[in-house]
Formats: sequence, structure tokens, C-alpha cells
Amino acid sequence: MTQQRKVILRVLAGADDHPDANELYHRAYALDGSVSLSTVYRTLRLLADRGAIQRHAFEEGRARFENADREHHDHLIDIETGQVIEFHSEEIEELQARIAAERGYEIVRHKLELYVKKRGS
Amino acid sequence: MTQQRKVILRVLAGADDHPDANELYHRAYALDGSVSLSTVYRTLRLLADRGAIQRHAFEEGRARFENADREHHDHLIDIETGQVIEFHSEEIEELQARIAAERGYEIVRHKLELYVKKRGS
DNA sequence: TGACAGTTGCAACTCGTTCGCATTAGCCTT
DNA sequence: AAGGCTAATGCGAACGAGTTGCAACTGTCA
Ligand SMILES: [Mn+2]
Ligand SMILES: [Mn+2]
Ligand SMILES: [Zn+2]
Ligand SMILES: [Zn+2]
Repeated sequence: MTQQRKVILRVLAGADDHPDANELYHRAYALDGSVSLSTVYRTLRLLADRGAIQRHAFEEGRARFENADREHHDHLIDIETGQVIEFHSEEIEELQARIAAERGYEIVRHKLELYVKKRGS
Repeated sequence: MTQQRKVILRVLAGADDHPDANELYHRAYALDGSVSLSTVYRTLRLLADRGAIQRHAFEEGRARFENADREHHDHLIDIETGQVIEFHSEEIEELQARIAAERGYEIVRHKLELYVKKRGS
């Protein structure tokens, strides 16, 4: 457990949004100037592989991350402001499972993203 | 309407899978050696902007494309074989719309991908 | 037939992410 | 406390999908 890793973990634990690697780098660097972007990427990959954090794609180039210690939820993305809103629908989750089961499959993971705009804008 | 564009359009029209840009380039090049990868990318962007084709992300690096003249559907991706299966659930579509509406939004587009494996494998 | 806008191929570029490598830090064992 | 071994680091170079600048070319329409 190196100094850099500790700082990155602290930043991740304290994040309640969906920051990308560069944003996390800047937050970590502000706490400890010995953190490099490479190490941020390496740590993110490590944690994602272990399932400790989640990586999202959100149709822009970069990946965004969030802590995985929370309950499952999906995302609604305002395409005008970029704001990310979380939601959960047990009904949708069940329908998804049924659709997969009807075809002889089981769901390993899924991605549900609603790209939205304010009503009447 | 140049020769290259015609060939790329023909290839797209004849594709019943979800090919990426490189695959489309190879299919087009086989029909007409004067097609370049740049032009494939340019044509894909043009068509996607016009809504004539759809671009999917499917968590691997490259984008995959499909003709947009068909009805809306979502995808189930076998993570063991890579096979892409299409499905449509009006119930899920309605639940999505309701979730957005409850929060004051309307859906512009959405992404629903089920990453699955054969039951008991 | 000529002219001009739009399109092309190519190579060079971008941008997020990964990698190679020499150096350093963490941590065991004496 | 000192040494030693491994794993982790920073840096810069490399990666891969996609884009772009530019000079040459094509399609179209007068
Ligand atoms: Mn979230
Ligand atoms: Mn499809
Ligand atoms: Zn879900
Ligand atoms: Zn759908």
C-alpha cells in the first residue's frame, strides 16, 4: 500500500459523482503532488478488475468511475447539461432477466442509459 | 454520389450483422479497390449524423454499425461467443419513458445492452 | 466541354489509455 | 537498524480508433 494508492483510494471514496481518470488525477494531485496520471490509470484498472469500483462508458470518449460499494442502479444523462441522475427500477431488472431467460441465457451484467432532455426544451 | 459512396452504401444495405468500420472497409474494398478507410469513416459519420445508420458502442473499443431502416430494438450480447442477439420489449420501453417523465425529462435515445452467458456455462 | 464544389487517398494528427524501463518505496528478514 | 527483494512508480514513448489538412481528382451541371 503505497502513498499514491492511499491518496487515490481516499479521493475515490470521497467522490459522490462520476469523475473520469483525469479529474481523479487532479483531485489526487491536489492532495499529494507525487501522484501521476499513470498511477491513477493503473489503480483504476486494478480496482475495476477487483470489482471495487465501476467503470462506465457514457457515450463520450473517456471512462467515468464510481464506487461499487453501493446498490445497483442505472443512469439517466441529460444531454444538454451532462448531468448524471441515478435511478433504479426493479420492474425493468426483472423484465431483463426474463428476456434473457426466455432465450436460454443469464445476465452477467447490463447497461441501461437513458439520454434525456428537460421536457419541452 | 461518388463511386466509393455507392459501394459503401451497398455493403451497409447488405449487412445483416453489426460490423465495425474496419470490417466494412474490407467488405467494400473487396468490391472496389478504390475505397479507403478514411472514406469509410467519413461516410459512416455522414450517415450516422443523418440518422440513416446507427452507431453502437458495445463495450469494446470500436464502434459497430447497423442499418437504421429497421424497427427499434435492443441487444443481448453473449460474452463468451460475442454473438449479438436482438430483442424488443415494449414493457421496458414504457417503463423507461415513465422513469424519465417522473423526473421531468423526455428520452432522446437510450442504450440497453444485456451481457449474458448460456445458462449453466 | 469546362469549371467549380464536393470528395478522395494519404499521411499526419488527436486523445484516452497502456506499456517499457530505469528508479524508488514498501516490507520482510536478519 | 540495515540490507535485500518485490512490487509500484514517473516518465516518455507507443498504442488504436477515429479525424483532419491538403493536394489531386470526380461528379455534376451549365
Ligand atoms: Mn452511478
Ligand atoms: Mn441490432
Ligand atoms: Zn439496472
Ligand atoms: Zn430499447
